[in-house]
Amino acid sequence: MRPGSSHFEKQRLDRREEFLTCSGKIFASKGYAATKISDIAAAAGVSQGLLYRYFTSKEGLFTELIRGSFEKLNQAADGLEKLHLPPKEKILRALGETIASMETSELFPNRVLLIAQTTLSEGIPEETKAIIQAESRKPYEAIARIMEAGQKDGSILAGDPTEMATLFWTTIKGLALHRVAQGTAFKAPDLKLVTRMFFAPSSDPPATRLPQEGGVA
Amino acid sequence: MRPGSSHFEKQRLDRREEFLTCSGKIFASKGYAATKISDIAAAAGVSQGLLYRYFTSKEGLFTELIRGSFEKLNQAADGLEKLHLPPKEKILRALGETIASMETSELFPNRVLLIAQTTLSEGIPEETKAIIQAESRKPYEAIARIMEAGQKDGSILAGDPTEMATLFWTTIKGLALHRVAQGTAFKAPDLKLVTRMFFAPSSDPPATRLPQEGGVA
DNA sequence: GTCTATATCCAGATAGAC
DNA sequence: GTCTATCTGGATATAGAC
Repeated sequence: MRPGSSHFEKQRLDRREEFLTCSGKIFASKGYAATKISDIAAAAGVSQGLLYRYFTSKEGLFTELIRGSFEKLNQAADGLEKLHLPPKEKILRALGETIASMETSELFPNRVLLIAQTTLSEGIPEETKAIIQAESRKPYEAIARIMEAGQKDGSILAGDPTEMATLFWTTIKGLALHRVAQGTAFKAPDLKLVTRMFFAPSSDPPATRLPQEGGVA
Repeated sequence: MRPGSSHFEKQRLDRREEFLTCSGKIFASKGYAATKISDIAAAAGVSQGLLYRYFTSKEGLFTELIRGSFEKLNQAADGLEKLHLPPKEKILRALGETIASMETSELFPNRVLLIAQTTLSEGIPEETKAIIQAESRKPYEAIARIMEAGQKDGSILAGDPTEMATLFWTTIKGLALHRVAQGTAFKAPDLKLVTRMFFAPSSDPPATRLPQEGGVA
């Protein structure tokens, strides 16, 4: 039986994924350096030695986690752009789902924070920095294009699209920070309060809340 | 000569302050755990052993830094509240100064980020957590009171004042995150884009940019 | 008052038992 | 396939020299 495609190989990959998810929560709140391999092992309910059977090192584990997080975030941004909706609705949906998902799950805020923390931290592996360098602009650019399209059809307020994309993401990052800090005590702000920054006040946003995994991600 | 009030004592305190400022930059970008005493020493241009003549431990140094940062932030929030200005002008000035200060200096974003990072991180000393527990709500409450006052006189848009204060701070935190990540490449967003979230669109905010140290802080 | 050298401890990583 | 025991490096903290 070839190892690359066997039934057992899939089990092994699932296990890896499980460890990665586990570690994501911890890395997001503690940061790379403060997170011990033993913390991850304890959260996953296994011995710390076992993790080295699945990952080459702490650095390798982290790099893989970051790579996967960016992939999912970029996919989400791509998917959003390709939706057959007017630009304003895209922004509205992205913000609405993101905010809604923050109350129910930590998954998305963890991912955003992980990326945010990693983007600024200098105490992280070199390989991770390279990934950031390559990937971190894409979500900004996707949102900027949507903003620009919305300005053309008049549904989104005037302003430099790049700056508005920055505001979009800094708002989400700020909220993610708040979410993780507050834990379950977090109460999401009203969507209307947030969207005022981008939309003309005349058009009242309808209650667009789709039940889905993790916001734009 | 009494040691508590001598001329030399002041010199020593200045030196401490210098070390604290130095360490603040590093702690803010790397986080507590990833920051080595030797990093701080190198940045200050002294040997690492010397720091232990000024602070009992890494933990003690950090705790003092956090305490001071909260003190300054709370003072700034208090000062803002006490200004003889209409509520809207207070918010406008706080945001304006903050955004302006971000372009010129890292001092304020570092302080905000330091607090933000510390608020969520679980990999920090116990004593620091206690300070956070006691102090972290004050800036939110101060802004919430200003928001409420502004709603009464009609200059600030309707919405739960607590949520609006949260948005105020999450916006600042998000921008601080962005600022530190971008470094000198950071370009502050136009003030008007941000204030749309809080103010009625009719009243055009005047260009209020006061030259001062560090934003609301 | 500051630096250099050293002790101690802890976390990452490995090896070997079951 | 997983766990326990161990090696090793590096960071905190101390002690002693100048």
